[in-house]
Amino acid sequence: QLINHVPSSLEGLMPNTVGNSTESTTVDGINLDEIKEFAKQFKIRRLSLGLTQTQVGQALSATEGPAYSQSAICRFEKLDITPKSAQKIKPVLERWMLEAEERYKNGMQNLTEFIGSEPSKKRKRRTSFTPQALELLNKFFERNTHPSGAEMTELADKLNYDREVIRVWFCNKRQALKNTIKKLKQEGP
Amino acid sequence: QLINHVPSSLEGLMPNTVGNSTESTTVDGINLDEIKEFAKQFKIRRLSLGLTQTQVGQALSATEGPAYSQSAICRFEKLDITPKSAQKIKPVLERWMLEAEERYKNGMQNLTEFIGSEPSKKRKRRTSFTPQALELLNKFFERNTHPSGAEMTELADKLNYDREVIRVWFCNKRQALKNTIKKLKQEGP
DNA sequence: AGCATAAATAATAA
DNA sequence: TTATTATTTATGCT
Repeated sequence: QLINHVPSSLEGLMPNTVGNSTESTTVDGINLDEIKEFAKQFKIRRLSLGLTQTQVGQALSATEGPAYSQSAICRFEKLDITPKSAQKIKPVLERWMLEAEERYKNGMQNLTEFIGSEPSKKRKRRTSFTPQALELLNKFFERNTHPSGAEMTELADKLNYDREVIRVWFCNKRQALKNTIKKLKQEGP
Repeated sequence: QLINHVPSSLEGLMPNTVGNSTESTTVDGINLDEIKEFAKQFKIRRLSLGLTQTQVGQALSATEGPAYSQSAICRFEKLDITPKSAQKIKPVLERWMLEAEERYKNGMQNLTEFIGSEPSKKRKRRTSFTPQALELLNKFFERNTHPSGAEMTELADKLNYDREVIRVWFCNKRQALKNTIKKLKQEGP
């Protein structure tokens, strides 16, 4: 039912495999090849403008016409959607991208204006945790890897860090734990 | 000293601002504009192939010639490096990218082969010094930041580390001292 | 199709 | 450079 069967993130950018039969290029009167090509180019054009999926999604919400979330952009680029959906989104993205590129030519100012409310959001400085903070966080993590919202707020207050910073710390910590486990499994039989 | 002053991740992809004077396009006989343009295009070419900075770094380690880490690729793309460094890395990346694109044309198989081969050149494991060793090294460093060859050999033997490891430790330590002094001077008058 | 968040990737402190 | 934090992308659930 979905256009692309293989969920690899690279697939969309890779040359078409030889085995593609020409039978399936149209479904319900929709030209799939054309959509595939557009999706591939859309991603490259987006990256050329230095935009993230999130930014495109937010910009679409800010302008007139249908709004789409980051997830929707992601799914469109990967064509992890039905032909009918793709057909519906394509003209919206096409129109939007043309205007974005137009503004880009006239300088970054124009583009960032178009993109939206918080365009040049500067990356947050990397936090460095004190050994004392890390000790407490690690101790908590050993007992509970998924603290509740209230618990995170409490930790943030007690340690005097931003709550968001604490949240991200737990995200990353869980990932690190996962990786460790994966490695151990690879070594074992 | 670094090529790009603004650390925003988008900066490298944005059109040059109007205010750029033409005076600063060359430094030490190095054409900065050319490097800036190359870095910008390199990122787009990398993304068009669907490659990550990590993959490029690993692939470079696997092939002949100089090896660079993901961080090095990141810094090159952002031009968060000196003109001299950029000048040195540029031809390596250029040559590598041309081959990657060539293989891409011949199908994904060829590209993944090029990317994925196991690194032949294994990097030396990072040494971890015992607290006791560090104490002795630091004590020595306080008196003399440039030990003679004989002194280094003696230290290496006494602490049971590779002589090269000791030599590098002093290099890094001097570097760290330099940075500390620079920072203190900036803070003061 | 959006929300929440896991996974992947980029950026940066050490 | 490596280790770790921050951001972006992808996906399970509804």
